[in-house]
Amino acid sequence: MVRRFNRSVTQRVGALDDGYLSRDRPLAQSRLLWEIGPVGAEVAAVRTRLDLDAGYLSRLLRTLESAGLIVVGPGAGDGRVRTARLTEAGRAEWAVLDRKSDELAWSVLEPLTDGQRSRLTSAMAEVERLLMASLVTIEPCHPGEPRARACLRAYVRELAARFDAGFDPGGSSVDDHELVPPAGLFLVATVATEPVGCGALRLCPGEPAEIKRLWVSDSVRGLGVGRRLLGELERRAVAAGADLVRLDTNRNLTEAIRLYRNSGYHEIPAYNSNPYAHHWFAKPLA
Amino acid sequence: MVRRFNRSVTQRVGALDDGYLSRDRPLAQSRLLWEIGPVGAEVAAVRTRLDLDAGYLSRLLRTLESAGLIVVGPGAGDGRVRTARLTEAGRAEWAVLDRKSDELAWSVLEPLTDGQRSRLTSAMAEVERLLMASLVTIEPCHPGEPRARACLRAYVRELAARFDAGFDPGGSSVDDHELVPPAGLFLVATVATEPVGCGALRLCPGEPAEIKRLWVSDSVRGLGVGRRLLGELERRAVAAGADLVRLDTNRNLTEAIRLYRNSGYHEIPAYNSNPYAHHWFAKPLA
DNA sequence: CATGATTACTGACTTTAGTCAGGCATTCCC
DNA sequence: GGGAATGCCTGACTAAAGTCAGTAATCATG
Repeated sequence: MVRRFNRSVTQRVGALDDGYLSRDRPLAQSRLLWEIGPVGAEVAAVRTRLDLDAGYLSRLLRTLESAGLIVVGPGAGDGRVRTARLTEAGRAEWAVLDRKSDELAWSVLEPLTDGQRSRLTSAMAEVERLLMASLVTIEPCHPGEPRARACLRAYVRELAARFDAGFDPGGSSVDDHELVPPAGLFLVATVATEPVGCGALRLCPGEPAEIKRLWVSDSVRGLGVGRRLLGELERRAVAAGADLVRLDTNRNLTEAIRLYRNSGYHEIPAYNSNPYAHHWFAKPLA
Repeated sequence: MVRRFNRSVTQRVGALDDGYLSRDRPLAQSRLLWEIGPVGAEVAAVRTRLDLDAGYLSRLLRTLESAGLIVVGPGAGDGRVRTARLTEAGRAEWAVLDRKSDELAWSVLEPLTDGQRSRLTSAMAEVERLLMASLVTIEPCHPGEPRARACLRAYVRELAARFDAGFDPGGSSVDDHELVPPAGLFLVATVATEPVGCGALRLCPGEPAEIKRLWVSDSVRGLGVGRRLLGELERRAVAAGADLVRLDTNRNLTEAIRLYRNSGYHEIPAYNSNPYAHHWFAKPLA
């Protein structure tokens, strides 16, 4: 079924989409214009999203700029990063693309009955969610890397928002930079270069391994990413010789607590004095 | 939802697919090799399926031929159309592509749980079916055109297979070539150049319009194509001034009979002496 | 059997996409 | 404050994709 789907849907609809998006301008330019959007975008962000060569992208930007569709100026913060914004003409062009995209969507739905339409859209949503889930890759990464930093920032932000008394990362028991082998490790989950989750492991010879910094982005919640991260951390803990893994957590993180219980963790007495922790869990490793 | 789907699924998976399919050969060549397949294919058929320029295709064929992957020889029937066949090496290459395609499919399913997998494949099947339904276009066409001939051949073949006593098209009450305005009209339903259904209307001033030659291919049955053809025929009958439309049918064509009943047709006495007809229906037009 | 349509092919092109190396300015990190 | 890293840019390429006009062979048709 997957193959059939790739062949028929992906190619047919993809071609249709490209045809609509193109029109009188090379496809790459239209895609770039579209990606910049009415609110503008940083060049670096666009580059990773579209996965373009830096030189190629620069040239495309120059073309659009000389066509009077965009202006590329200095960014707000980092002076190296430049931001592209649509001009008046660019906004008009963007609106045309937007309308065409709507027309394409409508042309797909138009011939169908109401029942078929609702079945199609819900099936599309399902495919999109599950495909997103399957595109999530989990791999080790240095905690200093940008991807890791992005995850950790999001992690701290989320804890600060959800803990009853906020969260001060300063008092943390572990410095992120310690989470490298052999003292520990850091895993990041990404979907197409965008980080969507992370998890860390602290290893002390002779002591149980400890799981820290488990976080999953809203955008992929409910797709089993947390479970996969947890499983991968356990596997690596076993590989490092640990026979027990433990962790602490806050009572407000109910999904996490449910995940731990469903994954074979049982509650244990406090093994540390983390002021934000209300529950301590452990799981013996085979 | 449709737009979101186009953007995320179509582009992401499409790119993945192309990446796998390519490898060490230009994408167009791989696609062509794949399209020819182990059973071979007529050049003309490939050309319409991939929608390639004749010159470009010819060049691609020459490249594959000089790489020893295919041989292009004369076709069986028409001496103008040539057929491409894979050589031994070509078959091996094709098998590699086939395996890669399998790997891609597996890489999509692999990270998912069993439940997610089955949900994904059924959602994909649903999307594919409904998208196919929405890609069906219905338009008038001269009965002499190749698309129309293909439909009529399939129509006759199907009647011959399903009628109790077979079917002899020779005794037909209406010559196909009469089905052009103003005496009648012929509609063909196509999905991406492939004809998948047809229907005809006979118009006599002062008499009821008559529906004939309604046929829908197996490949799109159950997607509402028959209903759309019927509706379009009725609309055109109204436009031509008819206030009643009627038709005859064979008792073995149960789906058709069900369609007529569900579409507001009621059974009437025989209005002709078609030896293959068991039921006669009519519907007043608004 | 002449005529026009269809099919495939060739040669001469253009455009698009993409790569690579080197350079300059800015920022990060001890 | 001095590398090292990062982000963007330019110039010089290459390969792939696609277009167009003209030609030869074959077929359908009156």
